[in-house]
Amino acid sequence: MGSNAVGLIKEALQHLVEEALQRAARSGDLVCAEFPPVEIEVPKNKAHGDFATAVALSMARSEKKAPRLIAEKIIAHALAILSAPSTTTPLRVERIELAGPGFINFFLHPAWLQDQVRVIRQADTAFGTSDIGGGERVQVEFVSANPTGPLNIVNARAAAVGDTLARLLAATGFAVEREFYVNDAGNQVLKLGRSLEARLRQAAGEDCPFPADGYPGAYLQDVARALWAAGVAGELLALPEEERIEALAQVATERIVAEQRALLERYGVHFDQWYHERRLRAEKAPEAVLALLQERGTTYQAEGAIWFASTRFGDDKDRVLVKSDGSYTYLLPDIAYHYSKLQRGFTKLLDLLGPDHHGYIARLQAAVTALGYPPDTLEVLIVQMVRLLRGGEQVRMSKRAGEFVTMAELLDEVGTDAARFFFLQRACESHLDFDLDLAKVQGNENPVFYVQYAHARIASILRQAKELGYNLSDDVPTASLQHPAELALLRRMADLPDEVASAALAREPHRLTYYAQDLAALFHAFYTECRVLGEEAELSQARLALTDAARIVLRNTLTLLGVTAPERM
RNA sequence: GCGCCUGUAGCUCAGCGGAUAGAGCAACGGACUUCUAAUCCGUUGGUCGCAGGUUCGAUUCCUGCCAGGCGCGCCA
Repeated sequence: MGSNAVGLIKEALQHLVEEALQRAARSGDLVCAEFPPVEIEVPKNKAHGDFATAVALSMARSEKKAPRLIAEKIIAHALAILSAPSTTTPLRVERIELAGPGFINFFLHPAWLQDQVRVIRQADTAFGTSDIGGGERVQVEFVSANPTGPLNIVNARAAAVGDTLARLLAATGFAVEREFYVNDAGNQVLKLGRSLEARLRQAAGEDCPFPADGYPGAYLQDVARALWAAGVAGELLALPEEERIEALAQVATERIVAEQRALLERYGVHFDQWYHERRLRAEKAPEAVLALLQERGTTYQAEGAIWFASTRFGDDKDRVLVKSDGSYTYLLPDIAYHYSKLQRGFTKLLDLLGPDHHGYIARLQAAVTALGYPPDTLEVLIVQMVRLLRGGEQVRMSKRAGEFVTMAELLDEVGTDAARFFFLQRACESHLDFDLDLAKVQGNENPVFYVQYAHARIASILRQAKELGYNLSDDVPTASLQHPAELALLRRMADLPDEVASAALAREPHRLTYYAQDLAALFHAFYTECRVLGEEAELSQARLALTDAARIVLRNTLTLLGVTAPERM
């Protein structure tokens, strides 16, 4: 049995049922005009077996028979297959039950679970990984905050979601790169330059008005002070107007981006690529992609502007690419940017965008299609808003006044582990309430502490086992693991490869936090029910090996979440 | 007006078309001479927003409505 036991068993049971269906058809027990897809599921209720299928229910209509009757036939043939001496299957089916309206429930010998201890300890850091991605090159672009100010709370959420999504994809065998797109060209950056100029002059004591459309946040005053301190401010201010604004804008964005990068690193998020719009413009990428779109006959002129006929590719409105005054809309460089991703060889592009960009999805996908790539090449995930709660009250964030809780402030207050875990507790398209008080609680009502505490408890047992002279070999007999708490824990541990794969493919990293809490709860229950050290030798050995395997599964899960797995708490 | 997200226990939320809808918190009641009680066990708690439709079967898919949040540009 390989390291994805659950997947393999599902597959084996599926083959078993399919074979049974074929035999039933041959023997005339069933008509089987068409074979329905056999889906093997894991019942929520333990009494319903280890695995189950509802295939008999879905056949009721075409068979014109009661589902229970159909299930009976399938079970009879499946049992015949299993008892045939020639059968070669990894399955050790203890019994098959007919239940409810026609469910077929499979009960397996616990050996497959007991065996997981060895499998997990052998795979170690690789447990949970798979190669279903086949090395496909995937790019995840996320955060991509404007270089005009500090990162905010939603950026922090996007960073957690994007990074864990990337970790999940890497764990499932995709070749993943993380990319941050820096919008360091265009109007907003010039506004930033003018804002910085005002702050520089103000810092020097000049009575300089602040631009009405500028960026009022205090962070620019910090930048201004730093530039005076570094002795470069005077030089910059002496430049001629256009050059000066341009240079100040560049200095400001570079500083801000550097701070963003440092903060994200502190948060455990490392981007492989920081792609600058400035570079895109310098390489004339917008012009090139415009020419390409024109060449492909997907543009037209109207009202003095150049339009992209995006409605031909599923958008609900055509979009302007070049305004009547000859300047570009933001869409054109954005298309150029996505074209650059495609030219760099990525075959799957994942963009995490804010809710204010949802209107962008259709036009970007239209552009990718117009450029000749499959429509599903670009997938966009919308990361919804975050409300901060303190003392049960919403913390108001006003961007206009330049007062908003920044990502840095959040990390200072609750730390990386709690922040990442909390952000990953909700589906990214759901609005999220972040309870600052709860995130700081050092107790079981705080889920991140609950999970980490399980890991610390495990580490404590393993430490003491070592002190007591327990020697844990690589292959410990585990047939003595029979207690319901042991088997329930093992069952959930065995799920990790499936959980990782399905979370990656569904782009739903939040599933992992639920898995982590489940796992922790099952370990705590095991800890309460079963003593590890000081039992009869073989049992203690088996439980110690189980504890070690639980450590691996918990640690691997926390690693995917980007949350630390503490040895002590 | 149009579009997007959300509506499930007192609160915050899970729930690949399947069986008696789950978890955490909160509330209440229990469990420490034993590996961390930062834990565990139990109890209470539901018209799955409303109404139709598809289906053998719908919290899940479709349509309409209601409610809350967000957005709409030849801005970025």
